[in-house]
Amino acid sequence: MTDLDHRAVRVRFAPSPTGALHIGGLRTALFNWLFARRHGGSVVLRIDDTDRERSSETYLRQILDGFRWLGVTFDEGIEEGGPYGPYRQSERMPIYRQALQRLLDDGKAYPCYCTPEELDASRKAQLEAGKTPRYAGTCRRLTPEERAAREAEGRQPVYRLKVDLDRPIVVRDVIRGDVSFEPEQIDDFVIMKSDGTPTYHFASCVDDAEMRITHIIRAEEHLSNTPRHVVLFQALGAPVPTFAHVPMILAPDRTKLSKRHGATSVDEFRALGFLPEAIVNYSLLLGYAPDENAELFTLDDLVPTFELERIAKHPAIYDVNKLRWMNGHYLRTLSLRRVYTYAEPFLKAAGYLSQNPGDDEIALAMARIDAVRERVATLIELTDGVSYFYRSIEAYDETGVHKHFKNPKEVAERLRYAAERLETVEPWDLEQTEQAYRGLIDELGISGGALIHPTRLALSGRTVGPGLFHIMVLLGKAETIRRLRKAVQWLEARA
RNA sequence: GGCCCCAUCGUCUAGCGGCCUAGGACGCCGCCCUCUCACGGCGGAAACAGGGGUUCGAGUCCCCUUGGGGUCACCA
Repeated sequence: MTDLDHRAVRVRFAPSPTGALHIGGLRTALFNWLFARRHGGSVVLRIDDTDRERSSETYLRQILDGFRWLGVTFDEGIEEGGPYGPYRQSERMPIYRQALQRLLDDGKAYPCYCTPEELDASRKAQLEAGKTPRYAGTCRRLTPEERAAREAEGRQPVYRLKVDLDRPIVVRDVIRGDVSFEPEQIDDFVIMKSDGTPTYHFASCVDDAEMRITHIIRAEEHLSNTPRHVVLFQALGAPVPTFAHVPMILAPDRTKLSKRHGATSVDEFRALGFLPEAIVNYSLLLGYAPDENAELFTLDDLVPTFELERIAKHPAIYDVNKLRWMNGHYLRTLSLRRVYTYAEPFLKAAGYLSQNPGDDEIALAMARIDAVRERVATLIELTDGVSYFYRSIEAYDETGVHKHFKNPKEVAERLRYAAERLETVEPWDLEQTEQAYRGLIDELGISGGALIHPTRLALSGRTVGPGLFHIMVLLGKAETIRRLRKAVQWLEARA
C-alpha cells in the first residue's frame, strides 16, 4: 500500500450507460476530477457496459455530451484514448478471460454448476433465518469426475472466487476511516457469468488493476461491496487502491434518486434552462464545503485546496430551490455574451431568433436578455420574460386588467394622450421617453403609477417586468405606439 | 432480517474539547430602495435526535437507543 503513495495519482469515473448521468454521478465525477488535478494525476473515463442488455449507445452519447457541455474533461477514455485502452469494458473481454485463467491456474477460482433455482432457494432460506446469505461451496468440493459429469450434461458453469479468510477485511477509506468486515460476510462470489462475461466486481477490479488506478472515488452504495474487491485485488496480485466512498444524493423524500422525482439528470436540468456553471457549483456544494463560508465557486477555484477528507459523510437531499437561486445568480453575473450563448437555443426554439441571426438581431436580443435576466431563474423563464418583445400580446394579464384597466374610459383617454405625446419623442431613448411621460403625468395631475402601470400592461400584457422605459426602448417607437393604440381600442370596446 | 455507513435550523452546511448566548447560504417573514416585479441592503423566526458516560469543561470523545441510508444477484 505504501508503494501506492509513490505512484502518480490515477483515478477513474466508470459510469454504466444504462441511464442518464444524474446529479450524484456528476458529483462523483467532479470529485475524481478535482482529486486528480489537485495531485497532478490523471482521470480516466471508463465505460462499464458489461451488461449488454441494459447498456445503450444513446445513453453513452448523452453522458459524453453532458460532460462536454459542463466542461468536464478526461485525460484518458473512450474518446481521448490512452495507454491502458480499450476503455470500454465490452471491448476488454479477452483481458477478463485471461485474468480468470490465471486465477484458475493458481487455484483461486473454480467453476460452479449450481442452478439459479438451487442458489435462490438456499439464499431465501438463509435470509429467513436472519443470516447473511453465503454460497454453500458445493461446487468447490467437486471431484474431477463429478465435474466432468456436469460438463457432459452440457451445463455452462459460472466461475467463483475461492475466498478463505481467517481475519476481518479492513477497507481503508479516506472519508470514513477503516471499515471492517467479518470473514463470514464474504462468500465465494461469482466473478464470471455463465455467458462468459465478467460480473461487475470482477471487471471493475481487473480494470482498476490493469489501469493502475490508485484511488477509487465512488458512491457509498459500493462500500458494502468493497471487501469483495479487496479480496479480488489480492487474488489478482495487485496493490489495493485507496478508497473514498462519497455519500449519496437523495431526493426530497429521502430515498434514492429515480425518475419519479422529477428532474435529476444533467440532461433534464439542461432542458429546463439551468446553466453548466450552476449545475457544477450546486452539485459540488452538496456535501463539500471548501472554506468556512464559500458557496459560489467554479471547479478551478477548488483545485488548490481540494481534499477528500472534507467531503461530508452523510447523504444530502438536493433542493431545487437553491439550485434555482444559484442559477439566477449565474444568469445575472456571467457575461452577457455568455448568457446569450446559453439562451440562444431556447430563443430559436421559441421562434424568437432566426437560425442564423445577424449582428443586429443578436445585439437586440442581448439587450432584451439583459433587461430581463436579473428577474428570472432559468433560461426557460428568460425566454418567457422576453416573449412579448417578439410577438404581439394575445391577452392582458387578468389581475392587471382588474387593477390598471379598472376605468376603461379614463385609462383609454390617458393612453391616447400618451401615444400622441410619444409620437414627438426624438431620439427614442431612456431619457427622452421618460421625460415625455413625466411631463404628461404632471400635466394630467395624476400619480406616476396611474399612467405607468396601465402602459406596462398595454405594452407587455403583464404587470411585472423591466422598467417601463426600458420596455419602450427595447420595443421600439413604432411598436410602442402601436400597442398603446391597440390598448386604447380594447378599452374603448369595453367602456 | 444480517452486515455496513450516517445523524447541527425545513434544506445545504461551518464547527475537528473551552473562541458557540452554535456561524453562513437557500427558502420564509418584516423593513429599506422603487413605476411593477426582481436585484441589492438591513433585520427576524428557525437546529446540536434521545439517554448514559469521559472531562474542570462536550455540538465536538466513548457507549446504548432511536431514526435515516446503503448492501446482501449469473445488475452495475
